[in-house]
Formats: sequence, C-alpha cells, structure tokens
Amino acid sequence: MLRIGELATKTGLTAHTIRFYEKSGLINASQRSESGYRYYTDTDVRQAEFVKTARKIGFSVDDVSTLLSIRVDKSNHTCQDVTEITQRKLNDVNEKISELLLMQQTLKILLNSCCGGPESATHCSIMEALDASNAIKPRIIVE
Amino acid sequence: MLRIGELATKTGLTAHTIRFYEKSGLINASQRSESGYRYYTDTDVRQAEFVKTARKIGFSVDDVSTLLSIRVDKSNHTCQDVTEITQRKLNDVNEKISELLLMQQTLKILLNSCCGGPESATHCSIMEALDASNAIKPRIIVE
DNA sequence: CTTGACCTTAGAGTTAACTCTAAGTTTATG
DNA sequence: CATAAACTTAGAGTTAACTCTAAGGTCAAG
Repeated sequence: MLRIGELATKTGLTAHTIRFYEKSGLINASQRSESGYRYYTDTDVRQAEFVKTARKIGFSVDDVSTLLSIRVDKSNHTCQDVTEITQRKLNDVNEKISELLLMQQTLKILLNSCCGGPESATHCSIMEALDASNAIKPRIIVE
Repeated sequence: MLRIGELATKTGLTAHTIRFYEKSGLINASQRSESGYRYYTDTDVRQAEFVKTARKIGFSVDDVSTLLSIRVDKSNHTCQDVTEITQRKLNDVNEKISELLLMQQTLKILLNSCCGGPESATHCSIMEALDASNAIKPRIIVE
C-alpha cells in the first residue's frame, strides 16, 4: 500500500495532480487511514499508470475517463468503441499538425527572406511581409 | 473612416476581438466620435491587418505587441530583432510538431494493432497496450 | 517532546486568447 | 418619431489541465 507521495514518485505524477485526477474520477485510493491518508493498492497503481500512459499519448482527461469506463467493463464494450476514441484523437492530432506545418513553412520563408543582421529594420523583409495585406501563402514544400 | 463593425468585416476579426486587442495594446482607433464611437483611419486598418496576419502565422499577442513596437520605430531596431522573434516562434512550432508527431505515431500503431470491430474489448490490443506499464514507444518511421 | 516531512481540505489562481453579458446610448432608416 | 441595428462600458465566463495556497493534522526519528 502506497501513500500519495509514493504513488507520485512511482508514476511521475505529482500528489497535486493525483488529487486532481481523483476529483476528475480517474484515480481512486482504495483505502483511507483513520486520519484520512490515501492508501493505494497494486490495482490502484496500475490504474494510475494506465492514466499516465493515456495522458502521455495525448488523450484528454475526458477521453481517459471514457477509456477507464471501458477498462472496468471490457466485456460490455467493443474494439470499435476503443478505436473510435483513438481515431478521433488521431484526427485531432493530424489537424493540429497540419496547422503547425503551415505556420512552420511560413516562418521558414520569413526567416529565409531576412538577413537577420544588425541592419536597421527599415527595410526588413519580414516586416514588409507582415505588412502586405495579402497574407503570406507558403507553398507546401517538404524540404 | 470605418466604425468597429466595418473594420471587423474588413479584417475578419470580430468587434469583440478588436476591443480586446485594443485593451492589449495592439489596435487603436485614431478617432472617437463625440458619443464615443471608435473610428478607424487607413493607417489603423493597416495596423489591424498586420495584427491579423501576424496572429494567423502563429505569433502570440505578446509577440505581435513586440513586432508592432518595432514596426512603429523601425530605424531603431534591426533585422536581428525581428528574426529573433521569428526564430523563437519557429522553435516553439518545431517542438510542438515533434510532440504531435510522436502522438501521431503512437496512435497509428494503436489503431493498426486493433481490429476495430464489434468484438468484445476483453482482448482489445489498444487497451492492453495502455495497460502495459512500459509505455508504448513508437519507432520514428515516416511512412 | 520537538522537528520536519508528509498528509488533509476547500477553494483560488494560472495561461492564452478570446467570448459573452448586461445595461444602456447612438445612429440610420422609413 | 419609432424602431432596429450598431455601438458603448466594465466585468464575468470559457477551456483544459493543472498548480498552488492556507491552515491545519499526522507520523517517524532523535
């Protein structure tokens, strides 16, 4: 049986975060001492590690909550249930990557266009580009 | 001279956002009517468009604030000043992309490992992977 | 028996960038 | 002149996921 600080060390979460996850319904201490200290069983530890893993992969706290409800009642859920959540997350991630790649391309173009030196910014091509009301449209080129 | 709604239409911002940018020091109305209505000159419009462009590229409101202070006093700033901000932003973006690519790879591996069908989740390999305390480590493979 | 590390709670604060609300004023139109 | 659309302000709310604080209780070691 671990106390919250020990669970924190073991999982790489902080005690604060563990309490926050408890409020959010993700992690529970099976036992409490008379004085109120949380005590975690091996089962609790495995659940906390599940949560940590899922969060690390990028699932939201809400997603993790759903995944946990599947986890405790696997026989009443299907692989489809699980892949749907995963696919939705992958779609989110793909979309964010697209947006960021666009920003990346634009920023690279800006940087390439400017000398970056100690010259006065009076004719800085980055400033000029930002001023051109026709927004900068990067060609999608994977270098 | 445009009123706030017209500036909103012209820039694709909302009137709310323009007021918010005003509070943040990004956009100012050169004139006010006696009754307090904001009136924007061509110069104001160009500045608002600068802000819109910079935000779209991914610069934070704070970054834009800095860029604007360079913009109004170019001769006292250098190209280096501008590229530093841009480079810092590019570094941020690159870092976020890396994180997301890692998530993407992991999610893809999870999806590939699971049938995704109407079978019971009892032996779902995604659930098993999330349960394996050795977190899933995707090989970095660009497909 | 004291010290310090660890634990408890409720609830507030953080961050970024909006987004919205309420209550009231102004302006344009018919 | 009446009405509706547009405008004003201060300030609160939103989102996600923590993160921290205050004020206090518990426990092990010396």
